[in-house]
Amino acid sequence: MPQQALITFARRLATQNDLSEVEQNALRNLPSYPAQIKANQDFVRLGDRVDTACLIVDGFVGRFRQSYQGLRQIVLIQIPGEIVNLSSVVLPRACSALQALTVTNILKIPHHALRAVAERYPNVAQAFWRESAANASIVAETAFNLGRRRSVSRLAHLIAELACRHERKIAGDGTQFSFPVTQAHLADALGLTPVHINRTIRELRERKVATVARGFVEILDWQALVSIAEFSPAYLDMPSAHRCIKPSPDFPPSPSAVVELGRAQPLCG
Amino acid sequence: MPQQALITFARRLATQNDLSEVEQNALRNLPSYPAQIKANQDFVRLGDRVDTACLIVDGFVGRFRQSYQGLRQIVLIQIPGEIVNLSSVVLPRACSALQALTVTNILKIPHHALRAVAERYPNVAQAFWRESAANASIVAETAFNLGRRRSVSRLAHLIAELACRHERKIAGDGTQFSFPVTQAHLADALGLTPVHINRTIRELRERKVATVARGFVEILDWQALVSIAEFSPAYLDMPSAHRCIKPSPDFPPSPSAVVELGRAQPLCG
DNA sequence: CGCGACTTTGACAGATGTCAAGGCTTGTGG
DNA sequence: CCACAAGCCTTGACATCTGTCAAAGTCGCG
Repeated sequence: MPQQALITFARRLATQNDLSEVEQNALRNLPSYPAQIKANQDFVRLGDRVDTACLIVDGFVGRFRQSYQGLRQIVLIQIPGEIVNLSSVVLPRACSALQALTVTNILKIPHHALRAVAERYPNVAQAFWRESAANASIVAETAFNLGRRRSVSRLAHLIAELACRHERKIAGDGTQFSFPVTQAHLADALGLTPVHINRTIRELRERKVATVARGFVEILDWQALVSIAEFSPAYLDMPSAHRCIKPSPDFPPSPSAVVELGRAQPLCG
Repeated sequence: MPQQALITFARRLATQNDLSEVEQNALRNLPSYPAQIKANQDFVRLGDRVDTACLIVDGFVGRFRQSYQGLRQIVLIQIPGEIVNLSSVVLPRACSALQALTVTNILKIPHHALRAVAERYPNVAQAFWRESAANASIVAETAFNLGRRRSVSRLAHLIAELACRHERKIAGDGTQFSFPVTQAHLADALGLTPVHINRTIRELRERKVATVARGFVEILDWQALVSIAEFSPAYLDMPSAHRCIKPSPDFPPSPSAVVELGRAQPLCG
């Protein structure tokens, strides 16, 4: 009998990609083996050769790279319902390491089974590719976040993104979700130090935008959050992602940026 | 008659993925339309619906995201021989914009043709997916670069990476390549300001590690460059990528980083 | 030759990192 | 129920890195 998590995963892929009942069934009947990972455990290391993909049942996983000194950068935080390393099917040598941020239950799905389904059903192959591409798009946004936003905006962006990915729809005032992760994890995700994460969380709290405490995130003022983060969900492969969110004007940009860095034709003419 | 660029592309995919002669031929015979893009022109904008993928014949393309104020972050620099937006086949709504950094000649390949080949030949579908995943891996490394390295290391890393991707093998002393891009472009790629890029280039020059000037990059001391960048090509999907490069000890880390941020099990035990 | 774009430099400002100390929470064992 | 310890959070003072602004220099091209 198929696992519940696989059923949910199959349904999501089916609606996003318009899969037939047969194709959906093939996904539901994928073989899988449950496993539990302790908090803070690295369960895939850079360069490891892996032969299973991991579907998160519950918990949070960080995909990261690490320097020789142990400095970490979490490149993507993955949440329940997502497959953590789907692209390892085509790139079995791990090019990112994986770390459980909390106690995490996963379902391991062998590559050979995924490959077999993909070979048999081109639509499924395309769905897998699309799922990988959607993750890559989030990583690209992370790069933007790290390269071009200040700490408060970075944190605000992460919160807004997680809120949307969680419910697979745009969030609002009062949205609240469990995110039992330490400030050091947030630091690794946002390219900051734990100390500065602390200051940043405080700023968001004092501005009554959002709170992050005791493993919970609560959004107090969604409009302000979006505005501070310059969040626009267009990069998320979600049905509601193209509902337009415009930043409100209470977070004025430094006008010099336009002159200094916006050499080419403006995008949002 | 197939275009030369397509032949080269087909050959690379074939050797990386062990494609048959028939499959390779299908790639070579993909329909394609040449186009030229002026320097600094944005030819795909965020959210555009695209129906062709672009193979770079010569020139450089930046895949980027941009804030409302025009602040740009180039997330991936693409070089001749690469397809710039292969994953648009499965995600036709552009989730990154594309900008020509120099005058660029491309070959446009219609999605329907790529999709047809992928549906007919599962190996080719897998090769496309793998090519996308390899690009995603580079973007992930960019995120690490932006989040966790200081300006000199960032620039050194970009130089080392481009040198390797250029020749598809590990570079060395004296490696030299054309890279006719402005310092403002480098700033967009490295999440810095043009002024600071200038200071950073100067530092690399004064330390006799590498020079960046008049559209050329020259590597004077590959070992030092690798050490400053903490460059390890494992994240590149290249045959030589697992030749081990260890950083030399002349760039000591702050030992506190290990204590402060390396909470979980070390990777390089 | 002269213009425009790009590069280079210096002085100063602001953001984030570093270090160190103390407070709070949570879970454990008596 | 209390005491304790370990890990995490919070705060302040100071250092360092990068951004900002402004001006001058250089290069390439018409």
